[in-house]
Amino acid sequence: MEQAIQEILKRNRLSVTDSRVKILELFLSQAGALAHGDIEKKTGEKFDRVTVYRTLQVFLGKGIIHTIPTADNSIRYALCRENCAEGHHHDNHVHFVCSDCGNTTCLDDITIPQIQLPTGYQTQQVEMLVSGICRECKS
Amino acid sequence: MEQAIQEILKRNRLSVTDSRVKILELFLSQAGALAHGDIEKKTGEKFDRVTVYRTLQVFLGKGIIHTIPTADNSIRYALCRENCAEGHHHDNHVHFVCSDCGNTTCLDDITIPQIQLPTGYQTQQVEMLVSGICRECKS
DNA sequence: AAATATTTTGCAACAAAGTTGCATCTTCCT
DNA sequence: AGGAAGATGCAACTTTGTTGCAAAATATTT
Ligand SMILES: [Mn+2]
Ligand SMILES: [Mn+2]
Ligand SMILES: [Zn+2]
Ligand SMILES: [Zn+2]
Repeated sequence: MEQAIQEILKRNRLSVTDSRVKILELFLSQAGALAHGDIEKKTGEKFDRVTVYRTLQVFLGKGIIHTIPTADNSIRYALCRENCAEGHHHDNHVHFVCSDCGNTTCLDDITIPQIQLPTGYQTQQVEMLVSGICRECKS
Repeated sequence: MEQAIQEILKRNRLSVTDSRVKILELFLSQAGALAHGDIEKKTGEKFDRVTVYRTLQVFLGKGIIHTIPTADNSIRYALCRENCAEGHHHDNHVHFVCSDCGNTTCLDDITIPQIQLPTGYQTQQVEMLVSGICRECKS
């Protein structure tokens, strides 16, 4: 993993710092999306809150992570797949929020269906957000 | 309009107060969705911030308004159509956010298409959020 | 129409979330 | 190793959201 992390940072011409490595580690070591708060908790007292904010901003800008809209005022972030870059995202997949465990996951294989908007509207991006019970919680 | 407002409040067994009337007025007098902040601005210094929060909570609970998820940490609210009630929402329409004027609109006529989730996932609700250029801004 | 019961409001105090400037420390390059 | 560029932590601040409680407004009863 250390390997992969270095690669991501290098590819994006970002210097390799403790916080960046640690935060990427978090994203890589689990499937789901993370909110700012999650990261703060999981890194313990290791980094300043401000550093986490700035790190996420940088990752966002570089297209290393993408945001997931929510209805509870808490943006979540998830890793982009290989082929996302600075301005060009390719994250047109569905996002799932489990109302039991609270986890948010990228359903990378489920493509968002095309829709027909009223005339005059020009589409830039489409997000699809499904809430329900995830596989793990469905006992 | 005053008429309609009274009707909405009565139907939901809510007492008719200045703030509720004023906030409903805001929603009824324009098409788009409103964030908490918008309402605070548009009502001027008329009501306490806390009252706006509580009013929105009450309207949400009664099914008078619904939330629209966003990727910028600012929930937006829009009026439900006639047939929404306390527990039963029927707001399965697409939401559009204009990246020029910033307005968010309910595309009431565009129904969210069905999708096939991986096995084990159980769907409760689906949201679809389109960003782009709205009719008015498309010069 | 008053009196009373019920709700709603505003205030104050607080907690949580996010932003900015700047000095110091790290990383990277030569 | 030395120096430039960049990242971090701290402090101070703003903005956003929450809670308890007394006062005010609304609804209900007499
Ligand atoms: Mn995703
Ligand atoms: Mn809507
Ligand atoms: Zn779950
Ligand atoms: Zn527009």
